[in-house]
Amino acid sequence: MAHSAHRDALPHAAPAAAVEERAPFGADPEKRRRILKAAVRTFGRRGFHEARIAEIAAAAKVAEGTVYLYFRNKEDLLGVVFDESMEDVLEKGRSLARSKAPAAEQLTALVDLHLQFIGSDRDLASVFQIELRRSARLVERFSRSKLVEYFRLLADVLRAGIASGEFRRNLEPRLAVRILFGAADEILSEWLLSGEKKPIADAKQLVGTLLRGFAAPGDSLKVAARRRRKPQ
Amino acid sequence: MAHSAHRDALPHAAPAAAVEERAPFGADPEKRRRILKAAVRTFGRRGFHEARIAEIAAAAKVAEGTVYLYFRNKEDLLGVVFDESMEDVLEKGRSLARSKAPAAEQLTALVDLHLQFIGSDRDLASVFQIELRRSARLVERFSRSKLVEYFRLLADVLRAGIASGEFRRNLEPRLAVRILFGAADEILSEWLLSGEKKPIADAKQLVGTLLRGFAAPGDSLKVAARRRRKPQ
Amino acid sequence: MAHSAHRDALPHAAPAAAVEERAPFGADPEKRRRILKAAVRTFGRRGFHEARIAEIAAAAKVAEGTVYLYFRNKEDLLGVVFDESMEDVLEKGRSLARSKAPAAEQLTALVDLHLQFIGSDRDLASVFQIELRRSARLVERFSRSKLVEYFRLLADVLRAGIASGEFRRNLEPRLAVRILFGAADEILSEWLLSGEKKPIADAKQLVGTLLRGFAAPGDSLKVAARRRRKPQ
Amino acid sequence: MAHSAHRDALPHAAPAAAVEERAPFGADPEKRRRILKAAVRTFGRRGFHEARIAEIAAAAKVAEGTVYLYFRNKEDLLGVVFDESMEDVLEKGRSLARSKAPAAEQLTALVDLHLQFIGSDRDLASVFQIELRRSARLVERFSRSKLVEYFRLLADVLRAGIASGEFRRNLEPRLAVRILFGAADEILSEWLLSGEKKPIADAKQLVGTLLRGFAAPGDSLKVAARRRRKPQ
DNA sequence: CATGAATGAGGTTTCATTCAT
DNA sequence: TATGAATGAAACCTCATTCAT
Repeated sequence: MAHSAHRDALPHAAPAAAVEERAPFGADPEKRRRILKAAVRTFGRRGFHEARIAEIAAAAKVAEGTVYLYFRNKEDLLGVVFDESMEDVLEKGRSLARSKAPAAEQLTALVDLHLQFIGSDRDLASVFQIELRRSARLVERFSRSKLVEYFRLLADVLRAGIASGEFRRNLEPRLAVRILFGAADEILSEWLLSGEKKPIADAKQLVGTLLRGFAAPGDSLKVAARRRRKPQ
Repeated sequence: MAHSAHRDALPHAAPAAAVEERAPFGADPEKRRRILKAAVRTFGRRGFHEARIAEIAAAAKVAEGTVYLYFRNKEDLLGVVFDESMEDVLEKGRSLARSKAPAAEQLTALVDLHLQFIGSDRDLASVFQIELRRSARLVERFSRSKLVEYFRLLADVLRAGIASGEFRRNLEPRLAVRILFGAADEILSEWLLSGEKKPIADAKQLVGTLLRGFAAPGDSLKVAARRRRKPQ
Repeated sequence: MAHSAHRDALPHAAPAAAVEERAPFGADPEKRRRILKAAVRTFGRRGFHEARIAEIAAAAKVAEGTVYLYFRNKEDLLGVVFDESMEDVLEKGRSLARSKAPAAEQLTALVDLHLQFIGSDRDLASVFQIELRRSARLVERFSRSKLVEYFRLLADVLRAGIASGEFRRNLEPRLAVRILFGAADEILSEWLLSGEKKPIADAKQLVGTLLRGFAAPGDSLKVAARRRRKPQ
Repeated sequence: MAHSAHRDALPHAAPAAAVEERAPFGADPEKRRRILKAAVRTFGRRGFHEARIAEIAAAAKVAEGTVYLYFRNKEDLLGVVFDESMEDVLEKGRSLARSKAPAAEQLTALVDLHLQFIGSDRDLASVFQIELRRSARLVERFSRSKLVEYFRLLADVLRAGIASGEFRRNLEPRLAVRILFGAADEILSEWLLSGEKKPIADAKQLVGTLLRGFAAPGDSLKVAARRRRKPQ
């Protein structure tokens, strides 16, 4: 999951439509899928810039021109990969967030979703962790709403947990969202780049650590509090 | 601080040598600085791919060819920006880590260094948070060792904190490092892309939250622990 | 009427056959007409190169493939526009030339035909005055014979006028044909490109001026004649 | 000489500057000339659309990129050919028009300039008679002012001739200009496309015919006049 | 050391045309 | 006969890099 996607005041025409690929009437959905799959593979392995449309087309066993029947251009292809993947993830995320489970469990489930989604496919991971961060314009156009919705899911769970007394009263949900996302994102990047078989931690470990905190019980916070009063 | 973009099996030349710019004997260090500064500005505003060597040269008031007297190529220029910035940061980081202050304070200081460094210059932030994540080869060659050292600084502080009883015995330092770095990184990305004046949290807030944890005192962990035993 | 664009030694297939569109037996003549009309409109407004077959097909309310049932290719479509328009014009021109009217009147009528034909429709004018001059191969194949016949009509009238004593004995018919055609053509181009409502002269004015000549009675010719004897 | 170039209300930014090629400081004028010459040759023989920049570059013995150092793009290259050729012609035309010779002689000299200029080089002729008429935009940008000035030279001579009594009082100069230009233009097109060695007429013959008129002395005008009164 | 003119590789995208239905 | 999805060829131009001065 790309994290970028902010930049408040860029005008964008038809947000949804702009994202939509150019699908000919009666389009062959199987062909479309083949192209998307080939794109993930190729973008993931070669990187967006090094990926050649000719290569994607060949991998999808279609002519080069056919790619442009289904997608506006190369960037659009990347955008659609993001968009549809995110939609799948969000679909699952929404239903997880609808469950009545304790907040901690919901958080774990959402983070697990994140880690599983990216962590299950190195090519896709490469697209999400590397390629998608390249282009502000791209991110602007494609990832805004989907990612924001994912953040909102996390924030809602956090707020519910605070309200139910499961989480600290003075926990700042927006900051906590960034911590959760940033930590998971970093774990995935590390996994991707290290070449290890599995990420350094799973959702339970990560969320567990975040809930419990780093400090030894009854200790660090007081120290920190004490120090804070002293001038630098 | 960018970290990403290693691809599994990219061959990379002699890391140290590759990092070294082509500095003619007696090169004008002032000119070199001007070029680097122009590069940060240009990469930051235009992005690496859109940045033109001609533009950087013009901004630095040197001829295009001169850039190549000081730097191997465009990618090298980006790499040197990273490398020298990181070296500055590491220098400070090392001295912070040498202090005898409590671990929590050291952590806060290191995170503060991270946030201040990136958060003080949008152009530089853009280079670190966006441009540097683009090129597998680049990061492979340039960022590995410096970034690893930064991670080691964090890890050392964490281990010291665990040893001193300041942090939980069962805290996993490698995971904690990723959490710290990932959260700070995400906060910076959010700040960069949102266009807000300041990041949503400073080092104290971030580290405070991480040390204390999300869960309400005496609550969530038990809940989480209990649930964990039940099959899904 | 376009005339140009022959290149010296272009091989050209069977001129007649090449001109013939691929008309399937029982083809719908109404559909054919719609396509031709759409072609004039589109070629005229967009230019040949910018005109898209898809656009012409859409304007004619047929499928793209259907265009190729009636016409060999895009160039053929342009050629047929020329050819059939010229045939209409020639039909009228032949009957004008068969009349027993004085040569001056016949000339005027023919020039009027030229000006009215092109001057009545800016799209058609654009095709004839601009687009048709573009393609050597095209004009080579399509326009030669029709245009030559038009020139012959003019030449016949001129010769008849000379024979009848209406025109100067030493008038060179071939030159006069080119003058008549070139002047009318230029007037039409000027009209087309100027955006004016009407051409700067009608057939009567043009032919009148050409018949009468520029020189003041009894003057310039002597001057010109005198000068001519001197060596350069 | 292209005849088109009208269209009143198209906005164009810096008319002169837009025409100007991109000349690097210290540009090699010899190289520039070689490229222009190669362009005339290639455009003339292949046509603008079929001409490949690679071909022009090879003919000029420069790298492809070098073409773009001297000229903005392919169209600009064509425009500069027109512009500089016209400037040469205009230079001569202006001095011819400054002479105190009789109007008929001046006209002949100007038409001769036109015929000699285009008629001396089939490649150049092809560019002027065919390629330059293709693109309204091109003509719009490049030929407007130069061609208009040429027309003005002709018009000035005509007006002077009328004033001096050399030409008919009621001669319409604007129409006469178009006749002169159109006739010469047509003669050149015919020559170009026919493959004949020389144009069908030289300036003296053409201007002589136009001054004297087609009609037999004392005849045709009366006839025409008489007929004109009768209803069609 | 510095210059900047010259080089030339490289790839997306369009769109005329085809052909299976 | 009609369709329109699929094809795939084709070339301009940019710009990082070099090298003669």
